[in-house]
Amino acid sequence: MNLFSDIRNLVLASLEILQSNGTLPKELNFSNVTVEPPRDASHGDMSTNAAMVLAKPAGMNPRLIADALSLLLVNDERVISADVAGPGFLNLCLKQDYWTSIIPFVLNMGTNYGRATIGTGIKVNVEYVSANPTGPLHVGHTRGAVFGDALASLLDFAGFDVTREYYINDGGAQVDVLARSVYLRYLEANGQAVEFVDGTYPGDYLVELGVDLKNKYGDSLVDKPETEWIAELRLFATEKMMDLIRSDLALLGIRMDVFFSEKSLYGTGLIEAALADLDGKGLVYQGVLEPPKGKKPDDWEPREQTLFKSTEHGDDVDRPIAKSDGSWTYFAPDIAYHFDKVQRGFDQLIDIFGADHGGYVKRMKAAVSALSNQQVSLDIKLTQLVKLYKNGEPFKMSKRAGTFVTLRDVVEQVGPDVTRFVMLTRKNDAPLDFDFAKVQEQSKDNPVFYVQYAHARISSVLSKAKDANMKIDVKTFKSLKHPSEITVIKKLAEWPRLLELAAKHNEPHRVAFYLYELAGDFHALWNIGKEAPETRFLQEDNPELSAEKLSMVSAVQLTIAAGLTILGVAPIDEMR
RNA sequence: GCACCCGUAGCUCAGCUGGAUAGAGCACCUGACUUCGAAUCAGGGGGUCACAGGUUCGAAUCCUGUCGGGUGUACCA
Repeated sequence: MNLFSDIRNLVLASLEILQSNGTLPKELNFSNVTVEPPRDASHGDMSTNAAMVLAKPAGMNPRLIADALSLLLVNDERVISADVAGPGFLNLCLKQDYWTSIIPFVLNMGTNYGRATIGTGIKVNVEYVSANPTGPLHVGHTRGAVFGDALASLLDFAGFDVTREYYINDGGAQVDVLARSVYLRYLEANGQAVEFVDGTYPGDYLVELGVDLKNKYGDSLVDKPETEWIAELRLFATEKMMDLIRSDLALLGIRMDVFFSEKSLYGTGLIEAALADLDGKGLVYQGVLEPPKGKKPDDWEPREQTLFKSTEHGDDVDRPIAKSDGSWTYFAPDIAYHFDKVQRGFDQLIDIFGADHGGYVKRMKAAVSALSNQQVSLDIKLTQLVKLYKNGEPFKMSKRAGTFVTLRDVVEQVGPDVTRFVMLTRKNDAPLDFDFAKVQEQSKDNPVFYVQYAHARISSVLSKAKDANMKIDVKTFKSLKHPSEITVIKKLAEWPRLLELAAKHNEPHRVAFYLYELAGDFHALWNIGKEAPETRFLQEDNPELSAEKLSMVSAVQLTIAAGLTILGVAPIDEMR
């Protein structure tokens, strides 16, 4: 139940009547007609731009259209008035009963209030994290993980058929480096002194892998050449690292549906098949790229290689898919991977990248566009950097200084709920400040707390009501008239509309901001009770009145819970 | 050089497929607890939406250019 789309339907039906009686011409596109909450409450309950967007195509004065529309709308039982304002806005005033009808609906739907159908029948794949399997997740991955997961939940709530997916980069040179690093730890476990050179990973997290290997092989691998152990250690180490990453993700409550291995694309013909598809479309050729303008790399030299004509699908330059020695670039398996997603029948693909990978957006979009004959859309969301602060001081991360902050560090310090909510209080493409002190503060500066507190306060009221044997489930409302009550109810009614917009734009942060606003409206209403005792939720000598108010706050609580669940944050009943 | 992201109040940021007088929090000032949790609320001051053009009934929002900041820039993943 979406009050705004209901009224929009009423507007559209009225417009059709105006067409059939000749007031408006037959051929009109109504898709731009909106019904939205007005910025200023004094403008009424809802406003529509119908007259203005139709004025030009209909060749009519917007006020004439608005007047005619107004006459029809006021006939509807939900509408009190429809006044033309400004350049042609139609401001609607709606009956009190209509607004309050949302309350029993919410109580009936519970935390499913707001579920939408805009995604029904649409298969969407959300790929996120996809960190190299060479170590634990760090704080940078955390934002992508939280964002991707919340987006997936948001789309699920909007009715999409969602698959959460992680692409394991286990096919490249960095996995060899990992294997060598583990070998060094193995030597160490056998009592040798080792040095981490050539970019090998010195992190402690590999120590136990070295011990495991010693337990398994004793010292039998110590003097063996690399060729004898590298393949096995690669496999062993990446599996261990993926276990580590899975457990890191679990700390945030994240579970992937699919882990897709890059390695599985090699030697199986999948890369060749994807490239054959592009080749069949005339998009693969042998060529030499121009040197980049501006500062030229010192070692630049013209090389002939296999190129993908990505410029035909919106890229700036064509991109290499094979190196000059004939081996694949990283881009080739990426193409194959996305080809696989297309073949699995997804209608929409979404990739979450760190902002430092922004340079790959166009080529990936070009590849998907080409591979799917422009049938499958690829939206790439970039998550910006997280700047860490401790007590207001910027906190510099350094692997060498040992001040490298992992996902586990963050979650163990502040908890999964705080981590998730804070990461979602910014648009994904805006940098985020994360202050360890501030995010744990219990005040309204901290949106996590503020929203949780509203939920907890309602739990407190409801348990008091239960002690007093108050009923909370009613269908009709007579007492909810105070402006602060109306504000809360209207905010509740906006939830389904907001959810659809957030899903349409792939922007889960809108849910976080909405919850903050809803919590704020609720806190305001709570405090009004001091000046206006008739708005207090528990009216001890008036059970009927109490039931109406308790129904309202219960609906608020359910809506907050629904929103928090999408964000992956647990609603709590008591602050500690 | 080129591409992408960003530029909104002193600070941190929202701003709906283009809508009416641009919002919130922090900070600053003034008020509200014999209470269903004051961990909260009410009120006040504070903005040339970086700048200049354009599109139109209407632009913070779309287009072009300029300035400023971030990121990425050939066979690395």
